[in-house]
Amino acid sequence: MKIGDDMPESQEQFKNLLKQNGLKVTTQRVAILEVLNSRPGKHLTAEEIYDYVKKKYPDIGIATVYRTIQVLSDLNLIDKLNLDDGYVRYEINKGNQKEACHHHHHLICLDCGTIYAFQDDLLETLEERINETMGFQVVDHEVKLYGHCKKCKAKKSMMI
Amino acid sequence: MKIGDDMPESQEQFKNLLKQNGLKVTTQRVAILEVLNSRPGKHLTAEEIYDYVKKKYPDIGIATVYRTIQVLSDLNLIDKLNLDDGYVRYEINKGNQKEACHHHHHLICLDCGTIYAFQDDLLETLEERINETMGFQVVDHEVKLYGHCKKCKAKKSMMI
DNA sequence: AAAGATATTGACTGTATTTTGCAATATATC
DNA sequence: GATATATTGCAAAATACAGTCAATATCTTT
Repeated sequence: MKIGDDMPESQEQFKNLLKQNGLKVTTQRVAILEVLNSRPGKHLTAEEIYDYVKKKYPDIGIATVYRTIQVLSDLNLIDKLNLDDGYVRYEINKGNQKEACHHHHHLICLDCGTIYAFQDDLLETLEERINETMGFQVVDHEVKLYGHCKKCKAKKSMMI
Repeated sequence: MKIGDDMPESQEQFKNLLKQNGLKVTTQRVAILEVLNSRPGKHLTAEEIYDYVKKKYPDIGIATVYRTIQVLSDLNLIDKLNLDDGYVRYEINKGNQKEACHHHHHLICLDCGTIYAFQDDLLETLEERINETMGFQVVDHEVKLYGHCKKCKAKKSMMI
């Protein structure tokens, strides 16, 4: 077992989570979670997940992938990201928080398409302010910032 | 002409904008922009825009609506909003800014579905910080905050 | 460990939004 | 007003995703 490999314990947690919710532990569900879990920070489409899982379980159907994504999303194990490219993307939610503390902050480079994640507490300040001024209680958010990343800016300046 | 009715001049601007980009001024395009322009803050789906325009121009096709939306979006006259409810929504971009100052901030009530818009300069602070720490230059953003609005919170407390 | 109850799967079909090909038509230019 | 070209409207296709249902795998109970 490699050092830092937290799969077995998180897999156990996953199995328990399924059972606690009256859901069955199937090889397909475990396989799909593994695909997502082994690619933290990656934003996979249903089709991409399907392709990866197929390598191990060629008989799996795409419908199962969609259904499992729904299950994983309901259990808050994965986060949804919509980049408006016609695909909904998913990534593992390592935090495994219950509620009120999701952090999907994404920097999307308009030049190379790279997606950077970032953490920030400024949003919390903003959310508090919204609660105070408008009486709106924020429980989740999706923040997408579009722009030009460091690398692409460097490339551009070299081209001049 | 009603006071405060800025349609004629913005319509002229629109026509010029089309011409400047080698596009033709058609009744359909003007009609679709009018629908969006007369409903600021509303988040209309393509189907809804289609229905409104149809009242004046019953012969218009849905394909034209989709194509015009694309044109208007390219010209930065309208903003896209995806609420993950299966529809992509559009609203007029009154600012008509060139770049680097779009403001799509939306509060989405998970209970009643109402969408509230808000303006905030805290995002700008955040964006500056991102630029300084990560070298990522933000030029646009989409911020969606999900939660419970004042009205729905009041209703809930009454039900207890 | 075997059997029964039930959730889940996979193939297929269905749904709904959005896109595209093309002939007809409207717009801008001379 | 005639010509060139962009645009429209219709129909059909493409696409992501959801629903149906018999077959199958999983969990529980003996």
